[in-house]
Amino acid sequence: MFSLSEENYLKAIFHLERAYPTGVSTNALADEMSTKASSVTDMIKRLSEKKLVAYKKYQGVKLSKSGRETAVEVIRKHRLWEVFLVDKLGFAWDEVHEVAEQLEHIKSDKLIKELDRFLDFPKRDPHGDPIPDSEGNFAISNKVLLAELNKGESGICIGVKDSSPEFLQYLDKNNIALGQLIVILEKESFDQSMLINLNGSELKISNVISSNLYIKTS
Amino acid sequence: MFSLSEENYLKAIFHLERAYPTGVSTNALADEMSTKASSVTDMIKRLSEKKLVAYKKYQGVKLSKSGRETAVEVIRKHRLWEVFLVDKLGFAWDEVHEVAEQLEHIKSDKLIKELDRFLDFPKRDPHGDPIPDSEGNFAISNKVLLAELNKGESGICIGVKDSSPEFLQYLDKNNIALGQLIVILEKESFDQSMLINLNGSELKISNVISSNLYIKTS
DNA sequence: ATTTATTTTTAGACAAGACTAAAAATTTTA
DNA sequence: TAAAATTTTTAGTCTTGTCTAAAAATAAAT
Repeated sequence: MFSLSEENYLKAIFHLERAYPTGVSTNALADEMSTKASSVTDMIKRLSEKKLVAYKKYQGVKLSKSGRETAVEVIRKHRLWEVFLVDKLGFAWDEVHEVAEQLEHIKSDKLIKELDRFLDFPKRDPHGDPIPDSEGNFAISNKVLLAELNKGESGICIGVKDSSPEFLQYLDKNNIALGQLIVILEKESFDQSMLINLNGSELKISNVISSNLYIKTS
Repeated sequence: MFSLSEENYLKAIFHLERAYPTGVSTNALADEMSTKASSVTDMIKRLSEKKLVAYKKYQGVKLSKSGRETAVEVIRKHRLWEVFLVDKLGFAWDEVHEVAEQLEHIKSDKLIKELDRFLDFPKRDPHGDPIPDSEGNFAISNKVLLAELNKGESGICIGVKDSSPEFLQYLDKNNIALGQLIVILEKESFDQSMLINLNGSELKISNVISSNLYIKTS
């Protein structure tokens, strides 16, 4: 059984490994955890002694098999709780993160098994991120950023890159929701802004927006 | 906002105040918290500095107004989560305590407000204990121990004093459940054992059992 | 290939919360 | 009421997780 801090570090390393496949740097981790590099070094040493990460001085850190399993389990719990908060308790999708950050550390195999069943084995959380199953397998999908598509292409909105309340509220205001079909009507080559079709209505969006929306192309 | 340890101490003091109305002793608290008297003294000093308890050396400890409010809020959360686990996730009433001990420390006003609504504002937890409302008011009831009743008297089972899995499983095995009418057919003056009527069937129970069952007399 | 800048680690300190051992206060017993 | 037993507090230490300041290693720049 691991501490709350250990679990949070493992989760952060997991998320950063995509951007740093050769090893997550101390500073990147300090930044992600909003702490100091020296604190990170301390914690990495502890995680390394527990065989949760592979660590060589000045070389960054990588998750071990058991470290990755633990991280994925925490992410599974986080996303299941987010579904609970939105589907059952009526939270908006920009209100769930902080609470799920706490709930993800509750320890009970039965709890998470029964919660999963109660929610009818959801595959994605309210932001469109895939929920690992009890074996730790992620649903993979050919998702791309909306910004990578061109005029005439289309796809289903399946997630957000930035999940800040500000961005999520912008999406709500403009009726952009998960599951929605987006068709690119125009793409301005100068600033990459787009004119898109959403359920019949048209919307002009900047590159900042399209760079934070994940799309599943058919 | 208080730490997990602080909340647990406040809760323990609250529960012990009924048995020690003049002040909860350091040893009683150490026993309840499964810790050492010296650790209790340390913590009491911290709680006292934060004005959560009134404390005089060698005189035991009492909750202040804000300390009692915090304790009641934690108890409210604990009992609401127990209802959730039993009613929504299918836990048995002897499986909920450990998980609720963790869930009771999640901090989110909206969460507990929406959970309460989702559960349809329950008044009692699965063990029959009253759930404080959002103002901290307990439903009071004229509950007595079954052992205090005599031949011919009757009442509704509304709670247990001992909530160990062993006792709860004994009750399940003998079909004694919350809400059930219990009529005392015989009471043996020698050992206080009883013959009771439960929904038509008769059952012989010892004083150990009757001393751990709460009854609401009409 | 040195100097400069950046990143990372070490060293030492701190707070929370717990522990052991011993001292002080209180209560009980004779 | 003095001795014995119990309860409670103090003193000092430990672990976890954090910090600052300084040293060491690596990377970048002249």
